[in-house]
Amino acid sequence: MEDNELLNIRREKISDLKAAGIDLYPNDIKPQNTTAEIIAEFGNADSEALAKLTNRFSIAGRLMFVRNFGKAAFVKIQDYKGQIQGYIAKNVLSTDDYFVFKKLDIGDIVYISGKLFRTKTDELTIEAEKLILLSKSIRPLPEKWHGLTDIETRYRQRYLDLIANPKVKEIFYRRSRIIQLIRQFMDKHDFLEVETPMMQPRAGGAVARPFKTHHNALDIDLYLRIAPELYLKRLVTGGLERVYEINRSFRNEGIDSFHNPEFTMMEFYWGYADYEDLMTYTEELFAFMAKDIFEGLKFTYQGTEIDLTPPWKRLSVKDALLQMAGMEPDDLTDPARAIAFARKAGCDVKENDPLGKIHMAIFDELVEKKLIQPTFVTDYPVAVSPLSRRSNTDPELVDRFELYISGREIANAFSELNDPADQKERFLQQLHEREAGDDEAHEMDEDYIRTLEYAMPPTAGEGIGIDRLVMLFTDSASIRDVILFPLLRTRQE
RNA sequence: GGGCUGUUAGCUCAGCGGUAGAGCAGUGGACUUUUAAUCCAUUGGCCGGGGGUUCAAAUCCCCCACGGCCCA
Repeated sequence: MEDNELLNIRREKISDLKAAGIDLYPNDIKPQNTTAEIIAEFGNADSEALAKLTNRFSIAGRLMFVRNFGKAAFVKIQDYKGQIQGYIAKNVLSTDDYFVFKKLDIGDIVYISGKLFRTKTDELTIEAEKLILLSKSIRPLPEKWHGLTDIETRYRQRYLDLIANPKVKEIFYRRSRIIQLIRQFMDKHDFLEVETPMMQPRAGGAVARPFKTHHNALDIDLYLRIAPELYLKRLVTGGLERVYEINRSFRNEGIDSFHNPEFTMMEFYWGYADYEDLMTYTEELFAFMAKDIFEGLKFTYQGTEIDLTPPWKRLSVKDALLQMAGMEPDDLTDPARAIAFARKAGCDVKENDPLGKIHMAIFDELVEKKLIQPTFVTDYPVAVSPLSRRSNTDPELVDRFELYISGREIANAFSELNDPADQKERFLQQLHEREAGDDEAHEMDEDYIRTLEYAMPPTAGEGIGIDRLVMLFTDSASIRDVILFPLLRTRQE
């Protein structure tokens, strides 16, 4: 047991309470009200109105403040969605309850019930006629004024962060609201929510390094999915023409302000739609969410105003490179010049890389961060899009877009490649690149090709990074601020 | 992986070669309408871990652990 003075003092209080026959952890006490409810109903009621109330109110929550005045005290109790003040007077409480009160510590979970009134300074307050300890804390909470600011402790002990920093709760309430709104929107458009495997024999549907695991009974290696894409398209082939999934994917990559190894994506597939339809649909979806959350289409992210008013700017990859990366037309088409330009820009490209791959390396390096207002980047090279349908006008391009907001990729969408012969060729090309040293290249997936051989309707699909979306809508600088338990290195105790 | 930076009381932070500090919280006392309540008194430390340099290290150097920011 930890030898700490503060802990020992609290252990003594526990002994005193036990000696007096007090149950430290009762579970048969049910509060009849919440602080949010009481504030919503009586937040504006004046003293006379409150005095006329004959009913009693009861709440339970964490004791956050105590201001003691000898024979009376003010306390603050915090529950699920708010705080309310309690007034503790020695001559109102029973002797037993007052004894318990004197043994309370900040951080304890308590129940009080009594009448509502307003103090001299006009604060809505419950005058406690009954006080019950519901759960005794032994460890002291972070300080009331500065709260908890140590970033590491905030993530490792998120519960302390949630107790001490009210804004953190707000972020996660909003995260939940955003996901709720997406579901509403998808349901309204007749999409079916599904769940597909997270453990897959082959990690496909994206270009990334997977986590590997093993199933003992079957004695097979499995991979944590890097995307649900290929399974969702199997469902479209099966006749579930509008499906979506909101769930975790896993990528075995570095960690920074925009990447957590496990992250949440929404992917949806829409039969008989194309990527142009998805651009409009995405604009509508974002407007739907923003209207609920911001009551408008404009919001501020990290000091910059973002305007979601449609239609959003559309820009081809090539135009972006010409306009925003400073490339000349010859730099785009001449492989030697493209490689030289890329290297000068600091990109790590190989001599035999396809031209499209070099274009995207330059795009990532020089253009991406400049796309602040919502922008659909279109006309992606086929070399970096093994699952997208070729453009009817240029077979080297695909019908795909990525959505950029505030310099970050938020969504990726395309008309799906449903020609099994072409899909096989694309996989073979990816294999070729894998052999050339790209260990992120897509693997051959014969079973998926077989799926396409049964004919998949013309379909468009999109993936939206939920964590990044929540970052935008909560003005959060780090992905770790919108994930309750971000991955950290384990600490040996 | 590289550069910079942080780790001191429960929390928030000072101290940067010469006896370990403050505010808050805690403890004891006064106080029945406070809003970071106030007043008096007071407890609390392996200065992240290990190794050096020095008469002397929280402070300087090296290694390690765990974070943060930037870059790849």
